[in-house]
Amino acid sequence: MNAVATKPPPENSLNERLAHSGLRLTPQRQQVHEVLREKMDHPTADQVFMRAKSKMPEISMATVYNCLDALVTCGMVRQVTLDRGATRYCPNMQDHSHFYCDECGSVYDILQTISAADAGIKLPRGFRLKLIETNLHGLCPDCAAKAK
Amino acid sequence: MNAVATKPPPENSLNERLAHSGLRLTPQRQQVHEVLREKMDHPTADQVFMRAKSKMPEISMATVYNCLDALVTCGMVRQVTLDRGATRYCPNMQDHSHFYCDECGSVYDILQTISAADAGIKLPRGFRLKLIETNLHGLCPDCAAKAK
DNA sequence: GCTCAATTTAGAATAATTCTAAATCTTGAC
DNA sequence: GTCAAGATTTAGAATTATTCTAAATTGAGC
Repeated sequence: MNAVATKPPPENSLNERLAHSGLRLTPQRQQVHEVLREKMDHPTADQVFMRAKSKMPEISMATVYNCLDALVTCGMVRQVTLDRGATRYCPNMQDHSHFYCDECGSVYDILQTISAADAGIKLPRGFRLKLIETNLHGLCPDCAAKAK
Repeated sequence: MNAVATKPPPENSLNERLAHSGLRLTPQRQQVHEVLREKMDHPTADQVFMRAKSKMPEISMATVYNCLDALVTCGMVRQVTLDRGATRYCPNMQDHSHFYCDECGSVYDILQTISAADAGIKLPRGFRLKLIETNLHGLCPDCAAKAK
């Protein structure tokens, strides 16, 4: 019998992770996930909608929210809320924090994280911790220079 | 000449802090600040509006937002954004973090903080850091028990 | 092929926040 | 004290962000 190429992993982890949360892999969810990975600039739901729409014109806003929620639920995407105004989405699940410029609203990934300091936090009995989010606020280099 | 009682410190630090940011102390700003300190349950702008309105019926929503912004700007209040949905406000400026229950949306103050780990974070050249915000996400004791 | 539940869709509805323009207040210069 | 200039407040309209609804579509398991 000839050796048969093993079936290429079909979008492996995304499918698995969705399934693990009792969710299905759909073309829309796949598309939204791709959009996020393509340009990791912390887009808002609306930006994701526009980008996804350019590839998949029939997709609707409600679906984008549904997909984002599904991806967040199954741990493929992080929600980032830094200020009033639209929530942003980040497909980088590695430990990292976000720097938010209070002046111009830009967001930067900061690869170091202090959630290693995890150990330092003692929650009262009964709390179940899932995620530590660290947001740095201040001025980005441009705005800091102007503020002089 | 008789000794005259020295004028009692007039809302000292609030006034000073506002002034330091080029802002004036107004009855509305004072009221909003009082509302926040009276019940530190991380109210939304809308809740602050309702509470302030009960003491000062003519106050408007726009003013509440203005006052909250002023208080945040001068460092008397922290904005807390934990999820989609309304921003919350916290008049406790001591180092502390917030625990957010992803299930029921309740918020708890966690007095320990890891921002002492401040030292651990090295920002690229040019960034000016003002504040480290630590948000803990997970399940509160009630929801954790139910999730069993 | 059929059934059931999950998902998507468009659009309406709601919620949160910002904007606008006019009225009011405060401060500093005279 | 009086006035002008600028800051603040106000109501309500406008905008933005998100959620809801009900009908149509899809896909998995039988």
